[in-house]
Amino acid sequence: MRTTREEKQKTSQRIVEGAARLVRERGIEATSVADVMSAAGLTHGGFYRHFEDKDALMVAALEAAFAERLAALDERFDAGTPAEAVAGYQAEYLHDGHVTARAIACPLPLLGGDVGRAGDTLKATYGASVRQLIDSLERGMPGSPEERRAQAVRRIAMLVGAVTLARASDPETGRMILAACRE
Amino acid sequence: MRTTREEKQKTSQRIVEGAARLVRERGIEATSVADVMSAAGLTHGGFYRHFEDKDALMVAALEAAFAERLAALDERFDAGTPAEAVAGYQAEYLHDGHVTARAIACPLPLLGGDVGRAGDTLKATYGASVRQLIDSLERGMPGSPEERRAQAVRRIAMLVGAVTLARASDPETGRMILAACRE
DNA sequence: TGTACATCAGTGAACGCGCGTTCACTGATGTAC
DNA sequence: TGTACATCAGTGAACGCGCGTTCACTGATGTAC
Repeated sequence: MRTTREEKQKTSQRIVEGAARLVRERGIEATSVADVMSAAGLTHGGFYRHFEDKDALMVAALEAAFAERLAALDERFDAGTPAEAVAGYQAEYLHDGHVTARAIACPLPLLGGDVGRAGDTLKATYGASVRQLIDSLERGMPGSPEERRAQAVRRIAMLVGAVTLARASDPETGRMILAACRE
Repeated sequence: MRTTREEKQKTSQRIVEGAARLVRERGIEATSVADVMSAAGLTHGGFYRHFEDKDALMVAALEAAFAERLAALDERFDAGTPAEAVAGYQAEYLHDGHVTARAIACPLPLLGGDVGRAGDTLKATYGASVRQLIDSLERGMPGSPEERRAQAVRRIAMLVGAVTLARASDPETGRMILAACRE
């Protein structure tokens, strides 16, 4: 039953990608190792040939989910002016599609609460993701260099807060929140 | 072992108050009925004399946690000008003490993710809380009536986002986020 | 007001279930010669 | 290049555990007369 090194690596990738989707849909606690493995077409026993424990998988899943999002933002920066990139990112972020499609949405609002209660490793990964997003977004903010950084942080905070509130509210309240934050 | 109607009501209150603390510290899934009952000095079996199920308790706990916070905000409005009330609320919200003391902190960032994955009843309760907070805060915002409402929503979104991000990040990143949002 | 009975708050054992993790096993891959 | 052996990816049963919920039971409270 042993497989190639190459195949093993692909399997690891499949596990992480499935976990990155499932954890965004269900949260950390409700994402079981067995479900992740079965999403990758495997049985649960083999999990520990790929990861030390569930926590290590969650770190990899958060990194993968965030990398996806950051790549999409980088494409916006390549395609237009920095200001356009930020405006487009914000519009998509506050759009109903992003709020609804949790499996492929930004992990910051989806997992913020969960990671806040988790261990230092996961928090370090989350914090590093936030810093990367700040570094990207500040390129498209107006003002002096120091102002831009603080403005990027406040912008991200508003986006994350708006989506968090909209998802946790009844649909009508949710739509009202998103509309108000679109300006 | 039957107790007075009056005592039963006090017991219910004690259960809800304990649940309101525990759920903010641990999240919905990690808050067990047995732990809540034992925090109230009871055993788990009696829980169903007070609540239909765990979900009903969570609704009551979210309402209680939010009522606490709204009462504190109302006191600020009674004590000074509306603008001062909002400024004081925001300063306390972004202060390290509020970020750390989860058991008595604002439930919106703490439970946003959890409620986003929960049922309609819990979402309706959460949405009603958000609307109450908007109604309170907009009294202290500048600008025309319509502008004030949208501004209150954006302000709340930024506060909730900032605290969510700060809690889920490593301490250094967390402090940086809070500092940037304090302006 | 007193009495007899019904109600029910609270207890603690028990239920079925899903969880993370471990383990003996398999057979194909990797490696040493 | 070919062969013999070691490694290990993946399987599926099993582990101990905690979960939400149910239930028979208790004895004090509530109620009907």
